[in-house]
Amino acid sequence: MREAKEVTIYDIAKKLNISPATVSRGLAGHPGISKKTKKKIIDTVEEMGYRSNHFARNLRQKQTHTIGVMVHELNSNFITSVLAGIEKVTTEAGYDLIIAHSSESAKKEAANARNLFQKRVDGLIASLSFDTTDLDHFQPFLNKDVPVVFFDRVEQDGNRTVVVIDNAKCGYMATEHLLSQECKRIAHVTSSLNRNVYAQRYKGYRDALYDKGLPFDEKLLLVGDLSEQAGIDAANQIMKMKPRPDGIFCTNDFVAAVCMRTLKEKGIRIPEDIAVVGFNNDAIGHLIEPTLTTINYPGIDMGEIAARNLINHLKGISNLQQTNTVIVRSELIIRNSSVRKKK
Amino acid sequence: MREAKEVTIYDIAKKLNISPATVSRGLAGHPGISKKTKKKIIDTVEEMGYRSNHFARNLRQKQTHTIGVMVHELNSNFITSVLAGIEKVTTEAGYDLIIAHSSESAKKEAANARNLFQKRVDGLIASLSFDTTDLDHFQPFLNKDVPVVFFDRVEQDGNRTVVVIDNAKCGYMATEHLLSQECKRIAHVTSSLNRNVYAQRYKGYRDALYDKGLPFDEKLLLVGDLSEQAGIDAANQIMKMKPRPDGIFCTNDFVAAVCMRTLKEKGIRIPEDIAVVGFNNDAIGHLIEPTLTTINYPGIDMGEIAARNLINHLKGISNLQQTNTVIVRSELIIRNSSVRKKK
DNA sequence: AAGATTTATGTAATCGGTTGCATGAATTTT
DNA sequence: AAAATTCATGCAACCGATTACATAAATCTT
Repeated sequence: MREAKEVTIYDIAKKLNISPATVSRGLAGHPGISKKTKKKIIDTVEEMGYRSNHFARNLRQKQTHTIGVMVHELNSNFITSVLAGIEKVTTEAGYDLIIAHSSESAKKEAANARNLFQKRVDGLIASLSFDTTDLDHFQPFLNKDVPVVFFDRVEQDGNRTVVVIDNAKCGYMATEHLLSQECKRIAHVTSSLNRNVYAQRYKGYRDALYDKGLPFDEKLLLVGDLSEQAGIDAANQIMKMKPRPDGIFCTNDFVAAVCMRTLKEKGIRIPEDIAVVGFNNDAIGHLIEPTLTTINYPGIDMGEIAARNLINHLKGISNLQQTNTVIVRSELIIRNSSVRKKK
Repeated sequence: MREAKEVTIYDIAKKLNISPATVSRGLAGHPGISKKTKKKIIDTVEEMGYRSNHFARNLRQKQTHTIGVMVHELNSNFITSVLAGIEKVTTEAGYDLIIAHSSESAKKEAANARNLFQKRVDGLIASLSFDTTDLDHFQPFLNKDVPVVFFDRVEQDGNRTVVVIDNAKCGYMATEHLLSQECKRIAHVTSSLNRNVYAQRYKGYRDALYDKGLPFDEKLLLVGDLSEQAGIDAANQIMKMKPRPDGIFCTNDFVAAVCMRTLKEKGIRIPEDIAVVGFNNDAIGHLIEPTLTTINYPGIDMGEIAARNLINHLKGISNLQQTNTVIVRSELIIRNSSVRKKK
């Protein structure tokens, strides 16, 4: 058993006294190979424990049947849902996946891009890392006509295929909800406004304020990275503000949780003193106290849609040039961290 | 730019009027290629935008320079730390990674194994899924002498290379700590005792009880999967017990958090009425209230060690047959969910 | 300076499938 | 029954890098 030489189609061919070409065709389900021969081939393949050599195949066909996925992190509910969605669609279509994560570093993201390019993935699905500013590292793919679909964190220059939620609307909904709970001064804890998702949510926040006739106060905008420290810092800043805010719209559940914990330590009651809304609907949201109002981000759907678009393009069914932007539905989930009005 | 034909070493060779063999050697840093030629080659490679073809290389060399990683899930702190550790070591050594996750399903795990086998990874690092009972799907790797290192969830039949923590000791520490906080009836919320990690922790729990002269009560052992529902069920069962337990040792932070939330909803005070210890040191542990005492599981170290062992074996520096079991240090982190005695 | 050794490079086979073209046999058409 | 068509399979080139072996040039030895 051990140390066995690899079985090739030549071995199969020799055993059956037919040509390797026939074996190859038989295995590929080529029409015009007789049923009898086909059966003999398959039986012998089974018997000899043959496994096809991807490299020979890819070398000849110049296709890898592999799709690359680039994400910023793996440890959120949202991302793993997206991956599940992508996986479902690609597996059905007979494609393999290579998943690369950048740990939120633009440098690592560029390295991953080089690597996947080197591996010659047939297509790419990507969400940008936190500090990615330019998209140069995707240029090689475009130069070689390798299709790329972006999701979630994208660069919305209108020239690429992207799958997103309506972040502005979500920001609006979150803010509007806080306003409906009689919040008058709503802090916005978010991340770099260079990143589309945060810029859009911010826009929604401002629009909601505007529509209610409330002024926007720049001091209420707290920008940080998405670390635990960022949440603590935000809470400390909020404590120092006079008058103190009575609502927080935070664009990340984890940071919202850290923020809430820190505020509670300082004696703030949530939602009575400050109402809080997060974003993403991560598992953490209903384990903390009070449970966190948040925006549900349909990861599975986004993954499925991104993957389906890519694969349809690869199979020539549709063309990515035409479908520029897909917007996936999302919704506000109201829990205890924000409800101050009794019915 | 676009539609450009792929550049090969033949193109480079033609341009420089040398042979493809020289180009190949120059690129591989072969000694005995003059510095001048080497420089010319590298310059031309740069200029023409050559990228090497992995498939041709792998086909010829019968090596993929790729390591497969199989994990049960991606969404825990622990697993992402392990991945980070593996990544660090393998990248340094010039190996690529393919990460496959089984979503805790033995069936998917077997499919992943087939896939990675098909892809001919040079080595494998794996943690078993929840309901994996036999290791048949790893047999093909062993038959072909592809080295496999298991970590965390393993089958400890003494015949494989495994990287683990001392789960029994951790279970002992956790239980002992609860006992030191004057707990008299400690429930043990865990998962299938067929899985080594849970079996060992259970053993530690029982040993600690025994050493303190306390009886073991079978009714206090609550086995479930690791879902949210399992946590709720466990809490409900604990509420029904008479006399009610005054301590819980839960082998998973997430389930511990769910349990705590459910108990609190029913008016139980933690740690006064019931003290709780979790396992893993996930981020959630210091966001919930009270913060969770837990066992720190050094993911990065485990990943690094597993990867280093595998790579040393691949490079012929060491032999996996010899290093059977590596035990990584771990420790108890005491937070508020378990501290009842004031100093 | 002739022979021995080292250095730098070339030649050609090889890895294992895939596929355009060719061919002979079987079947259908007229 | 001869001609036309279809069917099943074979031949051989090809994908692009690697490498054992060969060879020519340069350097060293005595």
